[in-house]
Amino acid sequence: MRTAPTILHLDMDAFFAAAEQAAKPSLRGKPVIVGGLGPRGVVATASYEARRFGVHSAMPMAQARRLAPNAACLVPRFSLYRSVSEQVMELLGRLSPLVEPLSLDEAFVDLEAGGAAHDAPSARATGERLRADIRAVTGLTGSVGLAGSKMIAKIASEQAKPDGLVLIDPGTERHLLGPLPVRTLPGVGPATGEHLRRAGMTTVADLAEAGEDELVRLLGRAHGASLFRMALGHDDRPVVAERDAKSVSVEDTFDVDLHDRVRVRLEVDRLAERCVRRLRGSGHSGRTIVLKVRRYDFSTLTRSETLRGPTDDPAVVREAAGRLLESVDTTGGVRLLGVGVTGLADYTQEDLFAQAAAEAEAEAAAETESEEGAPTMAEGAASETGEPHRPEPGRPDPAERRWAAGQDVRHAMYGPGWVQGSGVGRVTVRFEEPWSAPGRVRTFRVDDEDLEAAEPLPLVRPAGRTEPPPAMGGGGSGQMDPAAIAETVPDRRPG
DNA sequence: TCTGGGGTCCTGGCTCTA
DNA sequence: TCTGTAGAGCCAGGACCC
Repeated sequence: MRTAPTILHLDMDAFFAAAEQAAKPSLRGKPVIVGGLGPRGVVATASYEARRFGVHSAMPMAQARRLAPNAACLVPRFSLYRSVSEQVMELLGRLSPLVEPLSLDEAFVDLEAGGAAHDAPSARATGERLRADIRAVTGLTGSVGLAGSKMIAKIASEQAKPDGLVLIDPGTERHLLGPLPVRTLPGVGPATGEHLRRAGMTTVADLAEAGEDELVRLLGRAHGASLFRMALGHDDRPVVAERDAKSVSVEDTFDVDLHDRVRVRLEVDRLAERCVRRLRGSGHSGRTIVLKVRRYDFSTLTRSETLRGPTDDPAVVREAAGRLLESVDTTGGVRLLGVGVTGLADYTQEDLFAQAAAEAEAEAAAETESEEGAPTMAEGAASETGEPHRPEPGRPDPAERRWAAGQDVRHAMYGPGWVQGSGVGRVTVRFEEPWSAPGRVRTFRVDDEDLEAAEPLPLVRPAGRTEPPPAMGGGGSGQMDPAAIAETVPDRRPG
């Protein structure tokens, strides 16, 4: 606990949705929802305009569409978010060597360690300068919380949202926390919140009053004791710059439940290979293989097997996952499958010949599968037809070209744009750039040879371009071109 | 049309070993 | 050799976070 508010928490405002609005001038000021568009998709982020309709993260996409029928629903573009995140983290790195990223859009910074602040006024000045720099470099807004501990800094940034800065003076924590709901504290989710409510505790002050023994009795030793300390405003957790990964996993939810045991086994093989590719990408091997199965009724099972030594051999992981699958009853249907590896090490005990063979195999498979995190076009097709469809490794996908809403494209004649919607053999594209005025929409055949998938454009105009600067920021302050509105083609989905 | 994906941490039961 | 015990490791599940 510090005597000066030199722990900074940065939280980008509605990050994915704000990035989409910055990239797509026609969406500024309009409700935007980013998430899975398939029948079982959920909302990753909603713009503040969409939140006014009651849409929020983790809500089923179908429900979000009902609440905000006019919202633009887009697939996530992680490559764009990652590049913006790198710009933001680079700005944070200039403030201190101690930067702890929590996700693409959130991080703690120890300002004292970097000499960027030593008291409240200098911390506030640093926070405001950071917010201005983020806006200048990325065109997006972030909210900053400043306090003497991580927990309070995070609560402060939440209070600062959107586009603000809140500083909590050390010594005032208990006064601030007392009336807040127990759910404010980190580690209190729906289950613990309900547990505490049944015991008559709804505010942080109630927890402090109950005492440590009572919380330990209710929640167990580790959780109860740490919650009691937090309720008193005590949080000594340091900002940690480097954290070692403890596990690597991949999982897939299927648009329709899988019943065919052979198909289930094939999917497990596929996931095992993807998992190993990730594992190797992170420079690790692992000793414990974990299989995750979510059944038709949403009940979730995990089975694990620990090997004699760490491996990064896809065949070994595939076989272990297959063995684990044998012990699971999948009659009734499988909704989700996952394969993970824990007990990570940075070496392997496999022999070199097996490794070389596995590498060749992994490379061949990699050529047939798109970048992880970004849905493939085939997956886009799956989500629109309701039928799961994934190309098998080593075989080209015979399906016709399909386009996902929000995807970047380039047309030979009209230049860069993004997919506004597709269906019945047509794709509607809006041609605009982050620094242009809202653009026009045009409709093409899905197999138009002049249309191709493209990389995301940067959100801020690269140096050297002569067009006027973009109107960005604040979660979308750009003006909509009336002509563009008139030409907007609604998101067409087959049905 | 309910409920994603990738993680971390904790707890409790079980087994093995010293 | 038998018994009790403590600790470590494994395993499964739950809760939480972004």
